[in-house]
Amino acid sequence: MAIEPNPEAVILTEIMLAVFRVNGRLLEKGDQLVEPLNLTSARWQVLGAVALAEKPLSAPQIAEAMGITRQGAQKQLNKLEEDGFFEQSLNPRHQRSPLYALTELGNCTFAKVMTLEAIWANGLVAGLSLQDLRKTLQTLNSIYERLDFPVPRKGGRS
Amino acid sequence: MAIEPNPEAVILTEIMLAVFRVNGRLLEKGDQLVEPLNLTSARWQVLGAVALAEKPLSAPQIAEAMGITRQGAQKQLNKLEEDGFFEQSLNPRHQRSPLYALTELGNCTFAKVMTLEAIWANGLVAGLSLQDLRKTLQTLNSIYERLDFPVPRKGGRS
DNA sequence: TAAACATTGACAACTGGTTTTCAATGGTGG
DNA sequence: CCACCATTGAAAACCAGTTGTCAATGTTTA
Repeated sequence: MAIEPNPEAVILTEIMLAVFRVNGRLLEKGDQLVEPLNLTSARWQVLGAVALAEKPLSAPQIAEAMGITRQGAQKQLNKLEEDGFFEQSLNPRHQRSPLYALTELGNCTFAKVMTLEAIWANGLVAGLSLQDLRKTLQTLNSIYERLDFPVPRKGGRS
Repeated sequence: MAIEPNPEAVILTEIMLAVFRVNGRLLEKGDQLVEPLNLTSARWQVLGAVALAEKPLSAPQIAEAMGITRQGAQKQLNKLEEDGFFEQSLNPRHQRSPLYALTELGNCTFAKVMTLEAIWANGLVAGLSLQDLRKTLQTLNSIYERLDFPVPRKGGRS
């Protein structure tokens, strides 16, 4: 009657709980890290998406890069533009959908964030082995890929 | 001028991004998994907290067990009680703060969730090595502990 | 070219968290 | 006993995301 999870599944479940905890703490610490720059973790991520692309992007492109919905990205963009981190330019390919580029302030702020992040991460890894970290990254990526498969559904033969 | 992140810090940063991605996907899949039972990932977690305690808990106790604020837990509890998963009983230690216990429906539903989760996790780990999973769990826990330390702040000697 | 379809921004409502405030309870020290 | 302080539930405002709808704009195709 009762399904017996095999040993690997038990550890996997513990990993899931650990991911939840680490995720929460990362957002919390990330907010603290960039708070002096008038940013949050969410706003930081938007800056990063455009900085990484190294060219202006439209709102839907930014959403895609971030893995969130276009409406979610738009909300942040509107606020970030208000605060002077982004400026719009005309999109030759779509009149109603402007491109967003980092302003001087945006670029300068993101550079500061990268420095802060590097200092923070350097302090955080003290004593962790490169090999363990590589293995962990590999395993997490592997789990992520497996999560692509649909969840088993009652009678789900499709 | 530019801070150079050491190789460990680079991998750690990639692990952070992986944690964000896995976290998002886990919530998504968790929602799908328990949706037929009129639950969500968040509601599932509340059931789990009380089921694990094996005795009725007050709202603040549940919040503490879940690592969220008491107001956040209360919101879920109110809905879960409405839906028949929990019932209140008088708290001898506090007249205004009832204890929440799983109802028959609550217990039965949580048992089903555990079965679904076991099947899902069993399918998910196929081909992953127990040793790698253990190492990953260990590393994540280690990172979590290090995240306890406050973020480095400009001039933060306190 | 015109009709059909897809993309887009704005807006509203929702989920699941947070913080803040307030009044009611509970405990403790004088 | 009572004044003070901590805990608690309720409510409101907020953050960060979601879904859904609508009208405007692009694109494709018949």
